[in-house]
Amino acid sequence: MARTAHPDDVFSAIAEPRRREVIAVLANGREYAVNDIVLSVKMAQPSVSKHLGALHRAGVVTMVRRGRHRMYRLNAAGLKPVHDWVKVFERYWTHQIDEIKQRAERKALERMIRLNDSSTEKKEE
Amino acid sequence: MARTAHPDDVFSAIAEPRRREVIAVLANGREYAVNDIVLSVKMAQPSVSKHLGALHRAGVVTMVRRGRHRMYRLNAAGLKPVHDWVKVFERYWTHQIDEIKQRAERKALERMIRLNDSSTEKKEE
DNA sequence: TTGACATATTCCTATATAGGAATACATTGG
DNA sequence: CCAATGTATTCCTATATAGGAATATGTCAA
Repeated sequence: MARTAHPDDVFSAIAEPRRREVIAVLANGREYAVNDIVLSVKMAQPSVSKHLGALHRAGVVTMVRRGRHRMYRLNAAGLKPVHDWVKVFERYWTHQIDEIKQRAERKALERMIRLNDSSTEKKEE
Repeated sequence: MARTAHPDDVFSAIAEPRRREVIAVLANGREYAVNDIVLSVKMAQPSVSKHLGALHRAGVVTMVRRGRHRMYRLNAAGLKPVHDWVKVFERYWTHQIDEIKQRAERKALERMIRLNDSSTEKKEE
């Protein structure tokens, strides 16, 4: 029973490769009617509409009706949570600190922590 | 029929909030036995094992058997594709360029493009 | 109005997967 | 070998959702 209940979450929204394709079309920041997008990606119109709907619920795109068209535009700010989250790990590949050295440091730290931490206190319970 | 078939994709892997919790525990780069993680997050052991399995298949963690333990460690490089993908949109919120101005520029460009592009050629078909 | 066009929605079927419970498997100490 | 410990796997049920097809809805033009 997937109680996960994370629809409308931006992380879930971008998990779909098709959805990222749609986002790629919108990436230049301009607005597009649904059919414009349909022509750019290899998907049926209902699929595109559904994906746009999901992206909209996740706050990744904005929509405005214009005549018989619905113009969609990327709302990049909706992707910021993802950026903020993943940015934390950036240092692991940007500093090209010697991996061996890094690991040695971590192990030393680990050992210290185990001295205070092992079996006597088991986290907070 | 969700032919999506994107299991083992890092974007899908991190879509699960629980999985991000597990990653948060590993975020310091140190290695952890499964039970260490179980104690840190509020989840049953089988769930943690399953999530670790998914993260492992997605290349987000590495695992090494040590005695009867399995030590898991974050493989931050596995998250790089996400970082690279989302980084493209960074400029939309970092430059605090006047939104109105930005939009005007885009519209002008849009208009120009429509002159060459509308109805005459319909993308590549 | 009516018809053409643009887009959304609904119905269907199939897949993926979360979590709980029970259990299997693996490793080590004795 | 055996018991204990650490972890993975399997079975189950329920949810979320993708895509296709058909259709509904909305909006403009004449």
